[in-house]
Amino acid sequence: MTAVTIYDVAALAGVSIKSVSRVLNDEPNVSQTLKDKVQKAVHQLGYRRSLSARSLAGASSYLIAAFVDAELTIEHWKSGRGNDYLSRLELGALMECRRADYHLMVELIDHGSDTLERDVTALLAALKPAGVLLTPPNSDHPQVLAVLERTGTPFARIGPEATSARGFSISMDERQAAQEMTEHLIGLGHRRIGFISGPANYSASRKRRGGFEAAMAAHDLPVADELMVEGDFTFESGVAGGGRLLGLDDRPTAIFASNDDMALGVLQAAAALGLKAPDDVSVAGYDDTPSALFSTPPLTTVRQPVAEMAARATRLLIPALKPEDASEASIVPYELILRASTAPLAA
Amino acid sequence: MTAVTIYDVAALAGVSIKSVSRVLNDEPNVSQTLKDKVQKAVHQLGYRRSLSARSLAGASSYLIAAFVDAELTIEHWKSGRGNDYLSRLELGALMECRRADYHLMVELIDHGSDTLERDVTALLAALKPAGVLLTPPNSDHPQVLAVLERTGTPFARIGPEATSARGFSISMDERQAAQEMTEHLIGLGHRRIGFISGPANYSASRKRRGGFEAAMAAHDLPVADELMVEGDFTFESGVAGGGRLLGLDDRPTAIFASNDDMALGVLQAAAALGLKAPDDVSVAGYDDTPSALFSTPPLTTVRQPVAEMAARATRLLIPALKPEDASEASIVPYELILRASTAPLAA
DNA sequence: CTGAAAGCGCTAACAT
DNA sequence: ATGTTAGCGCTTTCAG
Repeated sequence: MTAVTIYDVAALAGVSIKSVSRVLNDEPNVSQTLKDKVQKAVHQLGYRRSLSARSLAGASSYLIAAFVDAELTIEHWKSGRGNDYLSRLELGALMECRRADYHLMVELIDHGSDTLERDVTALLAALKPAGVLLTPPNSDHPQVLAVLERTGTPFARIGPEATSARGFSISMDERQAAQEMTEHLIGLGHRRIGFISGPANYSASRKRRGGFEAAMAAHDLPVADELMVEGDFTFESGVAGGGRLLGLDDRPTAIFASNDDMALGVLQAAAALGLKAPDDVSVAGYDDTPSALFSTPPLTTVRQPVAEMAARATRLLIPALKPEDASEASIVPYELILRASTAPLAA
Repeated sequence: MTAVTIYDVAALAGVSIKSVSRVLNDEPNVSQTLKDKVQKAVHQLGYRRSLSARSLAGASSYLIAAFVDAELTIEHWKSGRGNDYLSRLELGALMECRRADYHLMVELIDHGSDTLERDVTALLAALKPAGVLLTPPNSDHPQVLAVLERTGTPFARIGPEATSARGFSISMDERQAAQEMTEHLIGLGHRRIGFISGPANYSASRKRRGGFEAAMAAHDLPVADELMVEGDFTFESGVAGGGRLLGLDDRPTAIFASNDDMALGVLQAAAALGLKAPDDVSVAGYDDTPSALFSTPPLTTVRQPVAEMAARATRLLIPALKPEDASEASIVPYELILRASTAPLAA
């Protein structure tokens, strides 16, 4: 089966290939008659332009490349688990690519490479993507950003630390979400609230912690040192941190963990100590991972609209989808998901 | 920044472009001197071949397309959750593509389309992928398979219902895994075991159920009708099914659910009835989703090596990676993951 | 408004 | 063992 080309369409329609190209690209100055003839032929032949020919000849490659961290990916691969964040991100990107007849390519970026700049440059040369979707931690990688800027490749950064660099940035207000979650806990009557932060070198950790402290301060609630513990975003660190907080003589009546995996760990630590959530301790997380829905009790958490962020980023990268009022940096709304792990303070 | 082409490399090395091409493609009859000169120039320029030019001129596109079900994807997108299965699958494919300098493209296939055959044909015409990775339920879609065969596109089916069609098939022995899990339960002393199956129209459901029944029969254990309930793979159906089984006058001492989400539901149903797992009832699942690790108690389950299956499939599709002994159908080993939700029958 | 010709950066036949 | 010459299927000039 030899593929149908633009020549076949032109021949069937009885016009030149340029005319076919014009119709296909919605170029101006095309008569309705021509349009009809061409469209009929295209339909009849089931013709579709070749991606590679289009990319080679034209300016755009109709390709969106998602840059994903190789190290993280390999870690997931080894653990035999998927990456929920990435998966959601991809769904969002995919939905938009489809609308505009673009294609999504996933590329692993190895930050450990000592030839990173060259690697990325070469990759861009090989792919010539119409746009690049940067996922954390690529969103903040100076060398990757530098190459992107140097080559003039449009890019969108998902959840970047800061929105200083060029390119688009799409993020949510991490700090405010944490603050709001803390307010929720305070609103339930909790005064003594424990906080488990993520590793300090993650910007998200710092932002979430800042939100917690701001809310406590706003209500004149002291934050004792013993109530602040640092985890590393893993379930195990949540178990450890939760155990420590709940082992306190004057234990907190609520614990806010900086992500769901740790909150789930807190839940387990509580169970191990014979404490019931939310009766004995309210527990809140952050991320809304699938597991948060299935824990006992289901976890109150913050939902980060990853798919929506990716969709928006993709729209910004595809000229045909780009909104008129496209601004460099956009903040998408998050959502507090209140489930059974948090409850009013027992009298 | 204008991209560096094969001409630049040839000029710098003082050879013809064909020689550069030869070296790059590892073609025979190339002197070491030439090789060195070219490689030096390539390195110096940071040259990388253009994907589109290569695809257009050559036979292969160096592209692996993963066909993903659009409907399922949209469902996930709406629910705001990722797809663990797909995510793991992608990781595996990505790791192999990277080794061979291939690229992974993700394509949504809309089974609902009444022009499905044309859509797929056109997509293949546009992409000319070197190989297609079929994920369930695409793995068994007759029309998709037909187009693939008609166009002569190499393809690999992940977890297909049957391995009759052409192309490669990579799967695990669902039936045997279920049988083995049942044996595990029986080995723990359980005799009265409840089973929650998936929807009958899924081949995996039937296979898992078959394995359960085989194990019970092998041990001369009767399977009462009241102990078999049908779910639909959702958490809610697990809650319902678990509630029904545990509400029985003579309730089972163990329950085997056909997937983790349902097993998690059983866990919740048990908790709601004041029953503790595994003391009062052992619970086993299937899939090893991330949530299985975080439930209380952590879930005993079957791990399906999705990433490994995808990696193998990808290797079969990439000539340079294809093993000598490549057989049409391969079965990858699964693993029983024994965690705290199953325990010996209390005396 | 439409068409002819010239590439895009490669690989594939053919030389030599 | 190396070089020359055509295309691959499109988009872009540039003409008419």
